[in-house]
Amino acid sequence: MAEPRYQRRKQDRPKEITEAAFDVFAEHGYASARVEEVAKRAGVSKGLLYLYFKTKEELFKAVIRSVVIRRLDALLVTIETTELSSEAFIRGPLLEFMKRVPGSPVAVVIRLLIAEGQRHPDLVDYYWENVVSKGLGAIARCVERGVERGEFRDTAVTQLPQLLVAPMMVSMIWKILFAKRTLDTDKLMETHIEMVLAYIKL
Amino acid sequence: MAEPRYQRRKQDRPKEITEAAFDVFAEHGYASARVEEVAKRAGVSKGLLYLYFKTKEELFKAVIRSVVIRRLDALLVTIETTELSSEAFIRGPLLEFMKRVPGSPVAVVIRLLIAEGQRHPDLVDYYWENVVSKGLGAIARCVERGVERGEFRDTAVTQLPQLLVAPMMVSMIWKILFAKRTLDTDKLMETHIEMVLAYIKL
DNA sequence: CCCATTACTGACTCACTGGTCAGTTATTAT
DNA sequence: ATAATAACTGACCAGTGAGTCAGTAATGGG
Repeated sequence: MAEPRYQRRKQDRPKEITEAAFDVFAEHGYASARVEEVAKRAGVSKGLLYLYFKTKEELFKAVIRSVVIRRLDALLVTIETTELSSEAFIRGPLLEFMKRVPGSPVAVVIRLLIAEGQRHPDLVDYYWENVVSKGLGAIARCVERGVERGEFRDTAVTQLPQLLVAPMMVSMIWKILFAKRTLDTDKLMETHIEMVLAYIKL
Repeated sequence: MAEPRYQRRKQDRPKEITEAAFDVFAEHGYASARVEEVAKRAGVSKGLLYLYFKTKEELFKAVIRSVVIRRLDALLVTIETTELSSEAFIRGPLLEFMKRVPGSPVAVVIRLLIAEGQRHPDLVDYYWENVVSKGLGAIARCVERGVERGEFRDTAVTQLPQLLVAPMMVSMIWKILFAKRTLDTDKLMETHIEMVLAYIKL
């Protein structure tokens, strides 16, 4: 009785393939990633992969989307439903969230987008609508609420979300490029938030 | 009298080739860039290109180096020799410099490094030593001088350089990815510097 | 048990590109 | 002028990898 050469597992394949693809793209970038290697790591033949994804590019897009999906949601919900003051929220959940990003799959996605974005505009649009715009919007609302409640000065600038997020971006890039040079990225973000709050508090 | 098919211009070739290569790498990234196209844009045959650069990778490194070389120097000299107070220096020349970066070739280089850095560690080291380390060091010295002179609090954090530079990084990435969504990057940096100064001034 | 269905395989094709090299032409020295 | 030199060309090669497809085998229904 020989073992069956394979099992048919239509339901699981897409996820298995995109997960393998994520690793391969993360290691090699888009252009240098080999579809054959993705197939191998997913434990699947190249032919089958092409049954689920029409082209390499479509696979790439699926990978990006799969990482993005619902990763922000927890934070967004918390922002909308929290009982905390805006200051406490920024100091607490928001800071915690930002600390986690540079070491998460999101960092890989952002790296891939920076590298390949120009040739995949629809992917950038997708990322914009589902991550950047939502995220910045939520932070903006949090700040506005702070102004309404009299926590913050109403001069609080419109670009505050981008400002708040800036050291997170630096931390991400630092980790990607200069992993071997130490930098206390958590402290960086803490200090920065301290500064911003001092600046906008009444 | 036919025109000569070509001129021998040994002196100029490397520069012509690296400039063409910069454009091509900027458009396509490393892996998707075609050496043939670089040659064509430089007005040169592929064979000649390979006389000046042994491999595509060496060409890439030459491009990165050619952009980096001496681009910081003007700023560094100014930092060391300026008569300005630290605050005035940060508000003036440093801010001006940072405003220019996101639209300059340096932004392209950083994009390429983020994309390809992992596979070219020596290039990252080179960039670290010649740009990042020097730049952050100079800013650090400027801040220290401010502390010595009694302009700034001496709690002025060690990560201040990275903090100062953060909105410049955000502006860069924004321009690369979201060119069509407007963002007043100059204002972003101005506000940020305002905040930082308010935080560290005595 | 047998047949229909379809998930799955992997050998193959073909376009493409990094890199080479034999030969050509501009330039310089004599 | 002529020969020697070296800058330069472009056709070519060999390796590679995206995408295909004819065939195989697992599964499920009758």
